[in-house]
Amino acid sequence: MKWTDLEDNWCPVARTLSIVGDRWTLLILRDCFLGHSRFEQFAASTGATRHIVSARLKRLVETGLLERKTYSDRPKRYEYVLTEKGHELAPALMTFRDWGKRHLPVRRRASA
Amino acid sequence: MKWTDLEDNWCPVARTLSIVGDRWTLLILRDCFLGHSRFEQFAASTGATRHIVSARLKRLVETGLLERKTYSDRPKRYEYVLTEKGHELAPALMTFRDWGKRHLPVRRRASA
DNA sequence: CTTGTCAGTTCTAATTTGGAACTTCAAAAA
DNA sequence: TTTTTGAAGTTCCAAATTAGAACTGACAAG
Repeated sequence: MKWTDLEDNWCPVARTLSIVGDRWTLLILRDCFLGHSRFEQFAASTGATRHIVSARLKRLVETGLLERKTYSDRPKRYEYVLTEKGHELAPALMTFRDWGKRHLPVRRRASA
Repeated sequence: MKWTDLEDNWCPVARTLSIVGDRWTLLILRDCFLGHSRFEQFAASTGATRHIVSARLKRLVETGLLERKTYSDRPKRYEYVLTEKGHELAPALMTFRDWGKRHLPVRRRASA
């Protein structure tokens, strides 16, 4: 079965994951919660390629988790901000944050 | 940047996602929370190919979210059960469940 | 008129995913 | 005894996605 078929799944978890359950999407949402809102920020902060950032933002806007707003008319510039719907995923991100802190401590390289 | 490089990221959310943030992994964990524990169940229930199920279970065991237990010696058969560590992700799945119920209602085909 | 910024798009190569067939071990059925 | 069935994978190939870099378009600044 294809991943995209999950959007019609009987299970609400599956349907949610059909939007946010692929690589990079939740990381971009994390950026939004950190206050980032611009294309270049997402690309730099997450490490995803511009190609991916572009595709993910498009989908997040289509599905109503983000809103694309013009913040400059000349030249045309856009920013992406969380909608209420997107905001409601915050508890999941917090769970991941706490879990990561507890179970995946950073191990730094053996350099000074 | 490659997805797998996230495991060393400064951000705990990113580190967590480096384990559970790819396609199918969270869906397999959902199955575990539903009480499923066997390879065939995961494949049938999630819709992921056996190939994927195999790879995901391997990683979830390596990272300590699941434990692989023998439930039959002849023939050799295994089952996968959540560890305490894996169990601690439950709140995230519940957020996804509630969010999906609220924002992604099932639309059924126009048949009777 | 050259350089720089931002928000993308485009291109190619490498990696992952989707789908189906095949393997192994052993119990159960014929 | 031979054949079928069930469970847990593995293997193979084609299709789709991702990684990385270069390129575009609209302007602003120097």
